[in-house]
Amino acid sequence: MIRLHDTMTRQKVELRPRRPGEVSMYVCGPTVYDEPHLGHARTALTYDLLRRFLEWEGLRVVMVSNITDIDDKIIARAAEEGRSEADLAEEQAAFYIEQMDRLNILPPTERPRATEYVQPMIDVISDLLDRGAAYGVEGRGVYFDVARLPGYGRLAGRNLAQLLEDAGSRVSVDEAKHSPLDFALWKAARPGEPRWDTPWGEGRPGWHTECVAMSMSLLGEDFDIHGGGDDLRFPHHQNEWAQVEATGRKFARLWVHSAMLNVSGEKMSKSLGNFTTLAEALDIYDPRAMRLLVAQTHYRATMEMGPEALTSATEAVKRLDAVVRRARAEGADLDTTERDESAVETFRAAMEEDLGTPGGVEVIFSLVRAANTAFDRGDIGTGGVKVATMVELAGVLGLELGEQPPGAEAYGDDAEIQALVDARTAARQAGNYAEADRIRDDLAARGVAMEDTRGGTVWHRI
RNA sequence: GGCGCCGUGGCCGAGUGGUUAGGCAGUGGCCUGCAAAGCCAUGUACACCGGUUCGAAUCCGGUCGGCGCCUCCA
Repeated sequence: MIRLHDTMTRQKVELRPRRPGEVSMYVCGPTVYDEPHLGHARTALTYDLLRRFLEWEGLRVVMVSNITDIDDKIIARAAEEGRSEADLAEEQAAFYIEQMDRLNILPPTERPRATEYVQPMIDVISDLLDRGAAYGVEGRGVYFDVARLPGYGRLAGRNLAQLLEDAGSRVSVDEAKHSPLDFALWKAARPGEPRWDTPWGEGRPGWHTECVAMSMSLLGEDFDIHGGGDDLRFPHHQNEWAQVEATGRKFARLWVHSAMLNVSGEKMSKSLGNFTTLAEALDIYDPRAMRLLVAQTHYRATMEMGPEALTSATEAVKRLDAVVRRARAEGADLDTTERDESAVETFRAAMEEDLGTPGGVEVIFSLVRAANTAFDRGDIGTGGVKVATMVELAGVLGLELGEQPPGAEAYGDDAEIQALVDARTAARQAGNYAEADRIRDDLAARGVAMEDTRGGTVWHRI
C-alpha cells in the first residue's frame, strides 16, 4: 500500500489511482524567465523520485509537467533584454530541460507550454463567466469571484474569513475587484504585450488558469496527483482548485508539496536573490550527489543544500561507485537476477510510506557494507547479490552507479593507462616498489586512482 | 497580527513510546610492501522546564530560539 501525505486533508492517505495500475500526475513546472536554481532541482528530483518509484512498483505513470512560457516576468525580462517573449522563453525552456537531463530526470510524458493551451484556457474562463463565478472588468481583465467558495483557503490551512481579514493589510486593495482575494483569470492586453483574442477582448492568460487548462486537457478530470513546490500551495494551487471546483468538476485526488530549500538557514528564492544557479552547481558537483542529497532528506522537510552537504554527498556517491568497481574486479556476477529480498522489502516499505527515500538510502548503504564484508571474506557470490540488489535499488532512485563522475578526465586513453597499471603490477611482483610507487604517483597526477583487490588492480578516473 | 513547521552527537539528516538510523568528517585497530579501497571499534545526540507513563528524543503543556506561508516564487 502506497501512502502519501495529502496537503488538502493534511494526512497521509492511500494512493488509489482512478484507473487501477495507472497513476496520473501533474507537476507544476517553472516559469522560464531566468535560469533554474537549486530549488528547481529539489522539486524536480522529488517528483522524479516519486515517479520512478511508482514505476518500479509496476504502475504506469502518466506525468505531465508544464512550462509556463507567458507571464508578467517573462514580459518584463524580455523587454529588458530587448527581445521577444517567445525568444526568451524558448531559450530558457531549453536550458531548463538541459539541466533536468544532467540530473537524469526522466522526461515527463507530456511537457506542455502554456501558450499552446490558450484555447482551453479561454474555454475554462468562458465556462466560469457563464456560471457567474467570474466577472469582467473593463480594461483590466476577467477575475474569479472567490467569495462563494466555502472551501477556499483550505490548501493554506485557512478559511475565507481569515484570508479576508488579512487581505486588507497584506494585499493592496483593488477597487475594481469584488473582493481582494479575487484573482485574475485573464489579463487585458497592454501596449506592446503578447495578446490573444477572446470574446472579452485581447489579452493574456492568468497564471492560475494555465495549469488548470493544461492539467485538465491532458489528464482529464479526477486525476491522481497534483504536485509542486510548497510555495505554490497558496495561492497558486488554491486558485487552480477554485476554478475547477466552481465548474463542478473533479480535480486532483491528492495534493503533494515538496518543501523548500534553505541557504544558510534562509529560504532560497529569486526574490531574495540568494540563489545559486543549478547549472553552476552541476558544473562543480556530480549531479548524482545532488540527487542522493535530496533523497537523503524527506521531501516534506526543509533542507539545506550548501557546499558542505553537496561535498559529503559526493563522497557518499564515490562509495557506491567503488563497491560496484570492486564487484567487477572480484569477478562477481552483477547480471544475476538473484536479490537480497529482505533488503528489497525493507526498501519498498520505506518508500511506500510517504516516499521515505531516506529509509531507502539507508538500505542501499547497508547493502554496500554487506557486499564489502562478503568480498572481504572471499564470498563473491553473496557480494555479487548484494551489489546487484544495491544497483537496482539505487536505480529506483535514479542513481546510475559504476560510472565515472561526469567531467572526469585523464591524460591518455584507456589502453595507455592499463599498460601503466600492468607495468606497476609487474614491478610490484618483482619487488621493485620504488618503480611501482613512481607509476602510481604518475597516474595519480593524471587523475587516475587505483585499488588493489584480490581480483587484481582496478583503476578509475577521479 | 493570523496559520503552520522546526530545534537530534563536528556537519548533513532519519526515526519508533523501551533494541545501532544512514551519510560525511575525526580517532584507534585490522588488511596492505606502503597506500588506496574495505572491514571492525569509537562519539554517554536528541533546545529548556514541567507533566502523563513502569519507561519519552518520540505524547501533553509551557519557555526560549529559528524558519516558512499569508504577495511573484520550485
